[in-house]
Amino acid sequence: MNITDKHIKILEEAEILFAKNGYDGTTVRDIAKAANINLAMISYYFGSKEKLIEMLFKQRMGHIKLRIEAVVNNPKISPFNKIEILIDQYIQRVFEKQAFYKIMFSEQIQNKNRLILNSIKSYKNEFIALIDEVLKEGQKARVFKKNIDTMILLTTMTGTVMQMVINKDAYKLYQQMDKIKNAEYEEILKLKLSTHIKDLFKATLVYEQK
Amino acid sequence: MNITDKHIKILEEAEILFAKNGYDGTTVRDIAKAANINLAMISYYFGSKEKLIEMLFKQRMGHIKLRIEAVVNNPKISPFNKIEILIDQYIQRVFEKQAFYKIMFSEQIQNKNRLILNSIKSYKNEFIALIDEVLKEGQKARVFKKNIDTMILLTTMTGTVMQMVINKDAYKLYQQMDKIKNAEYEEILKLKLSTHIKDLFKATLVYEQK
DNA sequence: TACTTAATTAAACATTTGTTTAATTTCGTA
DNA sequence: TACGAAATTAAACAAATGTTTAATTAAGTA
Repeated sequence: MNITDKHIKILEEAEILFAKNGYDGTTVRDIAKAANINLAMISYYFGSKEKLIEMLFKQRMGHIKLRIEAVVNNPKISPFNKIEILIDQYIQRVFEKQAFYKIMFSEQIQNKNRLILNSIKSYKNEFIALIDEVLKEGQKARVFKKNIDTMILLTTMTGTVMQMVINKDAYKLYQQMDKIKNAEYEEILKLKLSTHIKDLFKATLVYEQK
Repeated sequence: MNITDKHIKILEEAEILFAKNGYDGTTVRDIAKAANINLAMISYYFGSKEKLIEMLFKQRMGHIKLRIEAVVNNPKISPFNKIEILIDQYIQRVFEKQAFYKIMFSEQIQNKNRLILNSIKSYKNEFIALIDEVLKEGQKARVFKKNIDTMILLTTMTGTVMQMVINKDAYKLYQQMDKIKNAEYEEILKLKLSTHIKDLFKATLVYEQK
């Protein structure tokens, strides 16, 4: 099947609605209306509502994988820098694709659609393998500690960022930044998260300087 | 309205179903079937499906608040220990009430029901105020650093724990603990999270020993 | 016991849901 | 231009949804 502009438009609108209302909370009619097309076109294009969300995952996951690989396969970057770049990239990506990451999270909680779960699983495994590789480099160079639990570290990163995305309005208030424009605030937030998570990683990974 | 055993039974079953299938993914008929009562009883008891989930929040939130306050208002515990106890308590609670915390998370993502969101918000604010108080004690005693961002620290804790709960099956495989019984595995996992998060907090809170 | 209130039931209700149908329009191309 | 395939439409479909109704049963009380 050829993917046309109309496919993309539908996927985009569906993504926003799924993030906002959940999969079950979004009707095919909602999507059709948002994408400004006839209701029947969604079945015509994607076959079903479920196939639509699966297509959404296939699309978005593909893009994400490419971006990660580009960093890790770059021999010019040092292990330590790779970690930092991967953290920044991750934060950037989640903020850029907030809607999609919300859907991802909901799907993981619901633990239902095998196809989607496998897609998320393979994404995570790839991520872990990548970090493991970088860590090994760093351990060989005696920059990183031995016996590091990669997954718990990643869990901290993804969990913190996701929680912050969900909670960012409350955090804005807490930081008394109510008056700052949202776009600007998000930049500050990303920076804040970046330093914070890097600090956490450093504390876990690097030998203490005594 | 008097809360009877039947109310409790319905709330318990609804909690499990909401966590598994989401609010929209759970039908009133599902709940009635699980609680082994007639469909009409749910409207009769709670008024509506929405009022039911609101009642669920009211119930569960009440319990949680009591438990937190018990720790913080105890003058016998040192600030540092209070932080550690609050971390352990939080982990314990999330694992014990996984279903409810999943619902909480989904509700925050959906960002829809004002009543529920406010309930979560006030819970969080209480948590922050508590930790802030403990931190101040610790800063006065020169055990903790100045200028600590309480909320980002809490975000790390809640995010990490939640992410782990969602991801625990994958982590079990990653740790090659497939053969361990689930109850036992959860104990190990809680301990692991406890040390991990305490380490992170220490790195952020405590002056480095040089 | 007799009577009132509360609890419980099966059936019905009006909407909403995802999907399909059959008719119509649009578009590429021979 | 004329033809056939693809795209688009409004309407219809059956199934599922939250809620209500009206009838029946159980429980409490004077």
